[in-house]
Amino acid sequence: MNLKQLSELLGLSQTTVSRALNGYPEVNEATRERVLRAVKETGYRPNKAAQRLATGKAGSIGLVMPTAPGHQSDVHFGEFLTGLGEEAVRHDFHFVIMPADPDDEVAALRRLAISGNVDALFVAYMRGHDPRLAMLKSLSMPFVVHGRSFGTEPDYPYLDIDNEAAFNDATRLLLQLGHTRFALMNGPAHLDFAIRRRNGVVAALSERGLELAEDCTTHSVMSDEEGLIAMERFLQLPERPTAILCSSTVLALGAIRAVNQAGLKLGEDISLIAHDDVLPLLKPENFSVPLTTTRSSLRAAGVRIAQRLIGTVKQAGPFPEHELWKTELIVRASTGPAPQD
Amino acid sequence: MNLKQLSELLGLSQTTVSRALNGYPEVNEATRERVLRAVKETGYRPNKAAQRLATGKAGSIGLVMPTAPGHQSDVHFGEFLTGLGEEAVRHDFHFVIMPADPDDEVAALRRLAISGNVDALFVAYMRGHDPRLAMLKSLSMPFVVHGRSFGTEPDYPYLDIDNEAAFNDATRLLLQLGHTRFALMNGPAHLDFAIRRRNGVVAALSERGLELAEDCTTHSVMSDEEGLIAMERFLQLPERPTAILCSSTVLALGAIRAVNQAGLKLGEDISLIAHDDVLPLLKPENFSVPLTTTRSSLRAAGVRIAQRLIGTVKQAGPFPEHELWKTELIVRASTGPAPQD
DNA sequence: TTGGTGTGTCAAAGCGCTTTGAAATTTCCT
DNA sequence: AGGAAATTTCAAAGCGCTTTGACACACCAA
Repeated sequence: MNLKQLSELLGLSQTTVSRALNGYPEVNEATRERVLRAVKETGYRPNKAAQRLATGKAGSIGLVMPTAPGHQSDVHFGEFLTGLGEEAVRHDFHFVIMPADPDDEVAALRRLAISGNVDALFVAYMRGHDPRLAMLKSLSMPFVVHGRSFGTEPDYPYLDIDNEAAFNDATRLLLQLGHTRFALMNGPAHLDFAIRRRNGVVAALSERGLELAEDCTTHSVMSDEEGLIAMERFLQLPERPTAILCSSTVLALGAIRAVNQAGLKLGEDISLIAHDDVLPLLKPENFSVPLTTTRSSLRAAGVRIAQRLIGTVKQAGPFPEHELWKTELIVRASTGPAPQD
Repeated sequence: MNLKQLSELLGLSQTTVSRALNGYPEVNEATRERVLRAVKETGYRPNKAAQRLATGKAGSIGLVMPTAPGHQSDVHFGEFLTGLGEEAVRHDFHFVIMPADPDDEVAALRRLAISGNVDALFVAYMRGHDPRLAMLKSLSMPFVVHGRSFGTEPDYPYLDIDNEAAFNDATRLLLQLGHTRFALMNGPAHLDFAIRRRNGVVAALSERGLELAEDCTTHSVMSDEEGLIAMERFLQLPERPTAILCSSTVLALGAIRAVNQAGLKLGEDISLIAHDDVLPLLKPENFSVPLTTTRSSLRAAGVRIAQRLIGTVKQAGPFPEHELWKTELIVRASTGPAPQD
């Protein structure tokens, strides 16, 4: 069933039917009713491709999903997507997801944008000096970035959490508890959040004249295996750290396994603070020793970004260009006073 | 940059340029080269919406993502999507994801199909007597179902794992170990896999004249919280079960927490077998007591379904209509002989 | 009666692509 | 050299929708 058939069925022109459907004022209420009834009966739905071609809009948000044969699926991605979806469903928006090799992201994003089947773009996994920004700005298509790009002028719309403050606060807490030997288990070194979190830690430490040692910093994919490996390395250090900052509860999962295997007690021998994205599967309060965390819901960020994206497409703005969310520091049992040795 | 502009630039007609691009034989090699070079220089990309309108195809797979404000994100969904993506990226296919309230899935699927921006559909979270099947069959659009629909004639293309055999085997193993009091921690009762798994357990038990008690069966969303609650209930039973079958490692996560909190030993006081979808975050071998599991990779299923879907769209078939994968039963430390009491 | 003002409806153009059927050009054979 | 066959290119139609500009028609004031 297409517009032409529907209009013939009704004995009206395509124009009138289209206007009736799209809520234009210049159509008789009785006619509109009649059209709407026919739509319900026939189950007619406008062809989105045609609609898009005609209007340039079709109610869709585009995003790139990093993927590759060896590439591990990322719970953070799914959680964020759920947030986007929660908002999108309210506006009858859908997503166009372009899977792409992580090394090919800028090209993939470009293809997605000029493919002409999205109205707006969402971009994540930001890097320092991210090359996608220049491309995005040249595109004249609305976009919102999750995160920021360290080293780039922040003249683009973003939503980010205050990573630096989060890890600064966490470090301060551990300092107050008397810790002096710190380690940071971070995400991939080129990612923006990793850079900022590290800076937060370093700044807090340097206030007390302390430094973050090279061998007390790891950068890796955020999987539990990597957490385990990193922690095992820390524990073998001659002066082993007593305070661990951890960029994700996923890493913490592995890290804690290592702590247990070494026969150490979390919250006593080792204090640990992890960043909590509020993943349903990894509730910090459900760890055998509940985790002290910096918290910010990834899903909530997804909802908000969808709001801004959809709002911009629908011209329902204005929206703030920049949002920087504070994280909460929630103290549980994984942190305690520095052990006396 | 569009076709018209590009062809003017080259001094060729749109037809010739289009043919050159799409690999038609009736265009001079030299001309093709020239076109290709111009494409590279200008960065021209055909507008997908127009392409779809003209051809009816645009290289996309549609799927519905269940979502709602309270609805918990599902790691299984993300893992499967990763599999789909891994294959899709090889063929330059993308996804159109329509978020929808779980109660609205059939309507959402229908909208997605007739919206005219997907070439094929993927359907999951199958239920017994699933109402989507009739609709899909009436649609004349390729689709593949992940799972099956209990109680419906299997005259639709699917890929499924042999849930019944998996749980039958698992139950048999526990029977051999001398267990007589069984419990099943299952997924939502209306879902196909839950029905079949239950059947597998019941069949194995009845061979020994045993029954699966009503109060030893739970159906719930597969979250760790629900696992915890279910296990706590089991443990309070007057004749508490010693053998637990568990539909997911996610449920097992909570279940084991309950076992620990009760001061019981997994693999001694309680034996547990879980189904393992090979989620990167929940490796059975990384549990404090490594888990005996029935295993089948969700991601691999995603890859395979994407192959079939894309292959069908590209007419690169034929593909088997039905695939039923066997699961592996992998024995680790969470199962042991029934305790003598 | 004439002219102006809304209303409600329509035919036709256009979005950017593919594809059909025909025309122009080259190549091959006798 | 001359005509048939093969090769290369083209103009135009069509995919399903929105939107522009025009056209009837009724209504009221002058």
